[in-house]
Amino acid sequence: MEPKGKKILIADDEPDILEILSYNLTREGYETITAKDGEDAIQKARLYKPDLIMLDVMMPNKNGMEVCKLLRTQPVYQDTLIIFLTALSDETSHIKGLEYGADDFISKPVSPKILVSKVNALFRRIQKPDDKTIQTGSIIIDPVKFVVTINGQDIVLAKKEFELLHLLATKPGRVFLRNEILSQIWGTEVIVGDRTIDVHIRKIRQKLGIDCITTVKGVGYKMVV
Amino acid sequence: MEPKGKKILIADDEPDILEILSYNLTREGYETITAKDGEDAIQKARLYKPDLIMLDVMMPNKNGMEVCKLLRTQPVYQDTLIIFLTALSDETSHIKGLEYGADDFISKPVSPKILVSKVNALFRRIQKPDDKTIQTGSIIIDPVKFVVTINGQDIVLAKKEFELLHLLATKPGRVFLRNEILSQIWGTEVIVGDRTIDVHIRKIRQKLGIDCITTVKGVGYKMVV
DNA sequence: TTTTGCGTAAACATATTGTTAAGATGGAAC
DNA sequence: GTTCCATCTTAACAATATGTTTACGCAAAA
Repeated sequence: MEPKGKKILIADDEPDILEILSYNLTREGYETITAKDGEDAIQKARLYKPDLIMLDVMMPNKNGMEVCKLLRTQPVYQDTLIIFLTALSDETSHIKGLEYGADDFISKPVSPKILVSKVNALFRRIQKPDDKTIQTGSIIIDPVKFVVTINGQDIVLAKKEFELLHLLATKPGRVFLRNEILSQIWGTEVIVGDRTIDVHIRKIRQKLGIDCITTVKGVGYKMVV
Repeated sequence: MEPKGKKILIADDEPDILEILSYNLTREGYETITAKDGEDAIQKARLYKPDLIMLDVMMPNKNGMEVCKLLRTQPVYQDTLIIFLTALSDETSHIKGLEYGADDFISKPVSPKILVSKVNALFRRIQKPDDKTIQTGSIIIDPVKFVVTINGQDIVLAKKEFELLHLLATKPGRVFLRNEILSQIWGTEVIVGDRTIDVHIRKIRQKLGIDCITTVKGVGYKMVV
C-alpha cells in the first residue's frame, strides 16, 4: 500500500499490542511510532507531531486519560486525532474519554479490520476541517501555511491583508459591512479611520492581480463568486 | 528479493545449520556472515558490525551465552539484535538468555518460516526508532544522531537551535506561532523574552547558510517547502 | 452643481523583527 | 574546587515591514 503521509503514535504498555497495531497500520500505509507508557507518549508526541494518537487507557506513568487531557490543553494538539484503547464494555472510560476530547474508541482485543476501518474513517472525516483552506475560483487561501495561491503561484500577503481577504472568502458573495470588517479584523478596542480599509483592499487587489473583491458603495465589500 | 541492507551474523558449530539459516536469510535479502564457534563469532562481530547476531547456545570456544554477555558489555553492541538458537524446550537457556539481553529465541530444529518471520519482526520493531529523520528539500534532520545534514555536509546545532529547527520541519510550510514555539520548546513553565526566539532563528539561518526559514511578521515562523 | 463615498499615492507612525554584544548559566575538563 | 567553554538569555539599538493617516482626485448620486 502506498504511503499516506500520516503519522500515528501508538501508546501501550504491552509490546504485543504495539506490534499488532503497528504492523496492521504500517501495512495500510501509515507511519507508526510506538510509546511504552504515558510519559513516553507525551514526549514522542512532542517530537513527532503525529496526526493521530492511540492511547491505551491503562498505562504506567500517566494513563491514557491524563495524557489526552494534557495534550488537549496545548493548541498544537487541538486538531490531533485521539483514539482510546479500552477494555470491552468499559462505559466509564467512554464517557470520560469524550469529555477529554477523544475522537473514537477501540475495544480490546483489537480486531485488525475494525482498527483499520476506524482509522481510515477518522482521517476521511477530518480531511476537510483539517486543511482549513478556502477555495473560491482560482484562489486558494491557506490560513495554516499563511499563503494565498492563485493559479499555482504563491502570493505573500501581510497579516491584516490576509485576515481581510480570508474574512471575505469565508462567505463568498456575501457583503461585509465596513463595521463588520472593523470589528472582525481590528476588534472593538482599536479605532481606525475609514480609509484604512480601502487601502488594505487596494493592496490585496494589487498583489492578487485579479479583481476578486467587489465594492458595494455605501455598504461594504464582498468576494466575487 | 531485493537487498535489505542488513547484515546477520550466524554462529553455530554445525555446518548444516549454518547452511540452512544462511540460505533462507539470503533469499530474504539479508547479507549473512557465518562463524563456527564463540571466539570466531566475537571476531566476526567486531569485523563486520552486523545488525543481528544469531548465536547457538552450545558452541565450542565460548558458548552463546558467554558471547552475548561479552558483546553486551560493549556500547557498540548495545543496540545489536541477538537471537539464541536453543534446543526445543530449553527453559533454562531462555531465562538466562533474557538476563543477558537476548531479543528472541529460535528452537531447533529450525523452521525456515518461523526463522524468517521472527527476523523480519525484530527488524520491523527497531525500524521505527531508527527512522526518525525528517527531510525537507536538501536538509536532513536526524534527531537520533542529533545532526543536520545539508548537501552531504554535517552541521552542528546547539540543543535549542536543533529543537526549533526540528519543530518547524515537522510540518513544513505550516506557520508556527510564537506562542506555539514557546510552549513546545520552552514549555509552559519557563518564560523567556520574545527576542530569544529571534536570536535562535538567526543562529540557525547563519549556521545553515540557506534561508529555509521564513518569518511571517506578526504571526510566526515557518519552514519553506 | 453639490454632495457623498470611494480610489490612490505618498507620508508618516508604529510594531515587529534582526542584529550585536554582553552577562548568566551550567557542565566538562583539569 | 577551579577554570574553561559552549550555550542560553537578555538588553539595547538598528532595520524593516506593516499599518494608518493625510491629502487629493474622481465618479456617481442627489
